[in-house]
Order: sequence, then structure tokens, then C-alpha cells
Amino acid sequence: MYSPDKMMGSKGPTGLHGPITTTGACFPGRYSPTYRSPEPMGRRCMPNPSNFSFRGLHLRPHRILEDASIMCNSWSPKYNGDLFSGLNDGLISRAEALAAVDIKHQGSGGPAGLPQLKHDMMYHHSMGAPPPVSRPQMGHMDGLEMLDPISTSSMTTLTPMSETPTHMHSYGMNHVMNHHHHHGGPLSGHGGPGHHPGHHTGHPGPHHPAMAAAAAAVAGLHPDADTDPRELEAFAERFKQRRIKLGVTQADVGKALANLKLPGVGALSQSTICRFESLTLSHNNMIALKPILQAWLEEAEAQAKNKRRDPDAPSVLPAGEKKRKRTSIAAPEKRSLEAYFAVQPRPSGEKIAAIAEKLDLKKNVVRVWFCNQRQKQKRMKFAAQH
DNA sequence: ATGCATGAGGG
DNA sequence: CCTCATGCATA
Repeated sequence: MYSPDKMMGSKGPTGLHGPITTTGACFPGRYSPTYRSPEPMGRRCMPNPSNFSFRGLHLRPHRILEDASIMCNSWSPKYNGDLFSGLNDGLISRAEALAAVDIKHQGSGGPAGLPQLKHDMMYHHSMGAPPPVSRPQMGHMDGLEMLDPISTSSMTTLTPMSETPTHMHSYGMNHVMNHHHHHGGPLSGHGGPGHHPGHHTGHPGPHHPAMAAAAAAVAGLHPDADTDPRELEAFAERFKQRRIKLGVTQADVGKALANLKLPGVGALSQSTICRFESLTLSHNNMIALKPILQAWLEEAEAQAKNKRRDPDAPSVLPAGEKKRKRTSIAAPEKRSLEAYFAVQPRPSGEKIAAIAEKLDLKKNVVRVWFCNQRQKQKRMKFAAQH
């Protein structure tokens, strides 16, 4: 099943040195190789070929909670206290303390448990799942509690011409998903958005394959087969297996995709292929990608059978591109953010600013962190119920 | 494999 | 500003 067993990961070594560290130089978004235009894309994906590392399987060590006392977090010394109404050290500390307590109660210490749930377990306020977490009942934390929305491949060159006419629906994958984030939409059980005021806790929604299928059918979409989490999971595994057998890396697959010349389908990154295989994409995303990867797999195996190799053009790496910098949030700050998130997953801009100030992080960094955290939470929730 | 980031599309 | 798909950079 979608085992969200690895949602949280490593913390950088930099964690010990400062709140934030960055590498590389800043740069605008000018090179943006990300197009999501409905159209194909001449997206050139020329990333580092030396990037993957698949040894057997998921042997990744899970991070074990550092025991550093959260109460001892070092807040930015420069904070004065009342720049932001509604936030103050006391409240924040309490929020963190609560979160910390909850985390510890989750049995995070038990390596045998579900390490990945150490976080999402805290957020289940919108699900039927038993929220082990007590909503902080601090009666008057004006800011935080008031407004919660709820309360080397040889295969790099696939023949450009071939188009296995099999059955690859070629719909623009980039936009098959609904943009109405708040309704599950016809696309089936995309984990219920946590913010439905009065939602399904009591009745059956498209939570079961059958229900999803039905919903899909009603909506005019084909039933289960393609949307069933089981099927997706099975496919992802087969895909990986066969890919490895072909001796193709995730990055190779991504690039080769463009050679399939499927309408609306361009190259993808190693990241995306990896996420597909590990089921760490949204359900909708998985559904959209499946037919495409399936098409590639079939084509690749067909070519492998014909033993036709072909020297490809050595890709020239355009030297001198600016590197995007990647912020690294240190462990203590991250814990604080997680604590906030547990209390309020969707802080207002002002709160974000306040939090950023406290943690001595850029506001945008904090905002993005919350965005990413929400995406992550969503995936975990979905996975959890399947 | 995953953390932080970008950008399209929608409000 | 959000969500969502996706990518670069990096552990």
C-alpha cells in the first residue's frame, strides 16, 4: 500500500551550525525548465546524470527524533516581543511543547512502529482517525488558535518514431487533474481535503475503491482499474522492477519519455520518476503518469528485445548556469515549524511573517515550508487510508 | 530519496 | 495567497 514510510527525511549536517544555510548563488527564475503549459514542452532536462542511488530497496534509515529539548529552542535573540500581536514566545513555546509531548507519546522511540507517522498522526483532525493529539486548549492564544480553518543506460534513445498505438491514452498529463482543490472531483478519492467544514466523517465517500469507481463512473470516467490505489501500487512496483531489469535509471526514464513523442508528454525528472515508484506523488498525479510510464515501459522492452542500440548524441552541458540555492532549515527551527503546523496548518500571512521573524528565517521560506508541509500531509493522509 | 522551490492556474 | 505538479540540489 501507499506506505508513507518515508515522508520525513534527513536533516542536513548543516543543522548544527545555523538556522539556515544555503549553497549556491541566488538567481531569479529565469531558466525555469518547468512548464506546465497544456502543450508539450521542449523542456530540456539536462540534469546531473549521477544522481541516483538505488541499492536494493528502502533501506533508508529513518530519522529518529532528536531529543533536543524543544523547550530549549533558541529563539532569535533579536525578537522583541510585540511586533506581532498574537504571537509571543510563551504561546509558541507552549505550542511546541504540546507538539513535542504528542510526538513523544506517539512512540517515536519505537523503531518498529511507523516512524513516518510521527507527524501526520498529529494532524488528523479532519479524519476519522483517532487524533491522539489534544487540541491545545490554551484558552487565549489570540493569534494561533482563533482562525484555524477548522476550528547508463542504453535506453536513452527511444526511437522517435515509434508510437506503440497500443492503448496509451494521450491526454495532456499536465492538466488532467482538476484545479478545484477543494472537491474530490471525479478523479476519485484524492484524499479528502482536510478542510471540509462538514465533511464525510460519518458517511462513505469515495474512500473505497468501489466507491471511487462508482463515483468515477458517474462522472463519466472509466472505473477503477486506473484509479485504484491497489493497481497503482502494483504497477509502480512492477515498473521499477522492469526498469531495473532493463538497466535504466530513473533519470533515463525521465528523459526518454520525451522520445515517446506522446502528445503533451515531455521529459520528466529523476525526482518524479522516483516519486512515482515510491508512490510519493498525489493520487491524481499517479493516475496521470501511469499510462505514460506504461507506454514507455512497453516501448523500452520492445526495443530491448530487438537489441538495437544506437549511439546518442553526447549531450553538451551548457556550462555556466546559475544554480538555484537551496535553503536548509536547521533541526530546531524545523521542530518549531512542525509545532506550529500541528496547531495551525494554514497560518495567515501575518502569522507566517511573525513565525519567520522568530525563527529568523525568510518569510517566503516559511510560507513555502507550510505549503510543502500541506502537500506532504495530504499524501500521507491518503496513503494512511489505503 | 527527499527538502526546499518555482510557476501555472484559480480565487 | 493557495494548491498541485514538478524540478534542482543535496544528503
